[in-house]
Amino acid sequence: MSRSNPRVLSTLERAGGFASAQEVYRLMQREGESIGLTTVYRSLQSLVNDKIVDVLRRDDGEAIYRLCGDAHHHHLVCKSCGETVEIEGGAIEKWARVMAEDHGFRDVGHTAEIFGICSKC
Amino acid sequence: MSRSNPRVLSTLERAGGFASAQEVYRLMQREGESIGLTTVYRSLQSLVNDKIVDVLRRDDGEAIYRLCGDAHHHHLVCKSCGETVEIEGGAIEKWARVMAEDHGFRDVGHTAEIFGICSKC
DNA sequence: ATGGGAATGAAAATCATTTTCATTTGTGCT
DNA sequence: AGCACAAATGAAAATGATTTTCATTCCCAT
Repeated sequence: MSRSNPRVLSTLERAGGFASAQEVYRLMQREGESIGLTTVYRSLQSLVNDKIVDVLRRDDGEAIYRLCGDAHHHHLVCKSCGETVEIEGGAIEKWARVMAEDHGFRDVGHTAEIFGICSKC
Repeated sequence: MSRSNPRVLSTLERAGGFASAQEVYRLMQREGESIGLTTVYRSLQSLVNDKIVDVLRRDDGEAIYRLCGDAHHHHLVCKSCGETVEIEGGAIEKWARVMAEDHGFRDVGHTAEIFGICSKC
């Protein structure tokens, strides 16, 4: 396993905490940093594992990485411009817990995303 | 532009209204239908344009197509043995709708999965 | 039959992502 | 310093979904 290259995280921050691997790579190139695409991918993956960044999908399927606050939350994503709103998921937490209990599942986690078209698009 | 090949829609229906292009293709092959992958992609795209099917993304980025208006359900998946239970998501539907409204989003869809360890594992 | 536009699909192109593997770098140890 | 060994790096190849190209086939109205 590899640890994350700190320059990748710093670049992602500078990008507004929201960018694809390719974009982070291009950004670093433009800034004269010497780094390989492979390392960018590996670093982002390791940041995801460490739950320091979150990964979502653009409409075209490209993965986008974004810095993530610590609290567990969900996303409301615009399919057209990618704007993302972090939202409270109290209802979901409960739903997941109840459903899991009903079926005898334990150690339960969940994912939930809402997507649509935002008012600006 | 091309119109959708009706066999593609019919196969998507038979697949439970939820499958990737590759899966639809493989399914049709297995059933002895003579069709090209290209046509499957084109047909699905045209069904999306006509708003007859919806497109989402799997975690791995693969596009999955599902019939619109299909009473959709969610999954409770065992992380260990893979057993999957289809569950009702009434609470989620409402949550998604309300959250989207609150933020001025329209044309809203959502994904939600619960995962844990089932009683047998 | 015939001409033209739509539909089809095989093969090639594209593009993000992953894997392979040889090389470099870093670290601890003597 | 010198050495050994693990981790990190990145170029290039592999993978896999999706799109594009383009030649062929189909269909339908004249």
